[in-house]
Amino acid sequence: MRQPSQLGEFEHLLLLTLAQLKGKSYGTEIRKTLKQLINRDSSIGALYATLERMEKKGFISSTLGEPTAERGGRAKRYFELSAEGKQALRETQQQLKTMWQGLEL
Amino acid sequence: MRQPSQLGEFEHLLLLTLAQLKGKSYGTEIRKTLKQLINRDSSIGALYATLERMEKKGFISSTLGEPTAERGGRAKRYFELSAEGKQALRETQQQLKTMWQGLEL
DNA sequence: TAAATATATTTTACAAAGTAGAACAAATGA
DNA sequence: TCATTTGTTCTACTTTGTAAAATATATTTA
Repeated sequence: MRQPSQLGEFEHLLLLTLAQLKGKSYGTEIRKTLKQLINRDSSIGALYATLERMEKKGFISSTLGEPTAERGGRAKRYFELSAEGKQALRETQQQLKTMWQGLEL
Repeated sequence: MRQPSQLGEFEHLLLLTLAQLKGKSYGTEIRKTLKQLINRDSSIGALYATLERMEKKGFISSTLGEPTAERGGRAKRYFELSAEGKQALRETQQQLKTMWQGLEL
């Protein structure tokens, strides 16, 4: 069985994106940020599916915002890192640090 | 579509293990090393399946050794990081470095 | 030398994560 | 009201991750 802190590749990147965005942020913004930071493309479907799975695991939480007064200003769903999510990031980071120890590639 | 350098979580760890082991190494040894380094358990099936997939992608290569003169000394299959595998590791590392930039968790 | 035992890999089957695109929802502007 | 815009949800499928059983092949021992 997979341990609770084990993050999939895309899960890992999304959590880091949320960390970078600090506070709350929503789908399109998250997607754009990931693209800007490391040029990683992601479909909207992939994004939400992964966010949903991580919410179920408790790594993030989401809240529905208010509609805004702009064209197409539909209510946004804001996502936020949870304490468990931060912990998972720290553990993953620590593991990778160990695995890289002494390597020169 | 997934880019060539994109590594799954377990793929990533296995490539790093091969890098740590330097030179050639075989299944059981790889498994033991991963356990020692970061206490990560993996079934033999998971290990070989992932190694095989990565060989197909060109991240590693494998060669069959000679049987050894010890009880149960069946011929071992040795795995080795390829140039493409090293490159994938470097790119992944660089991406994560960027994603972590400025974060304090 | 046949059976037991040890080391190692391969096969099989399934669960979880990753992915894309269409469908849907809800707002404003014309 | 209908076209347009921004945003989320649904659907279908591929790839990765996983465990356990089956198989292979060597030595030791009865």
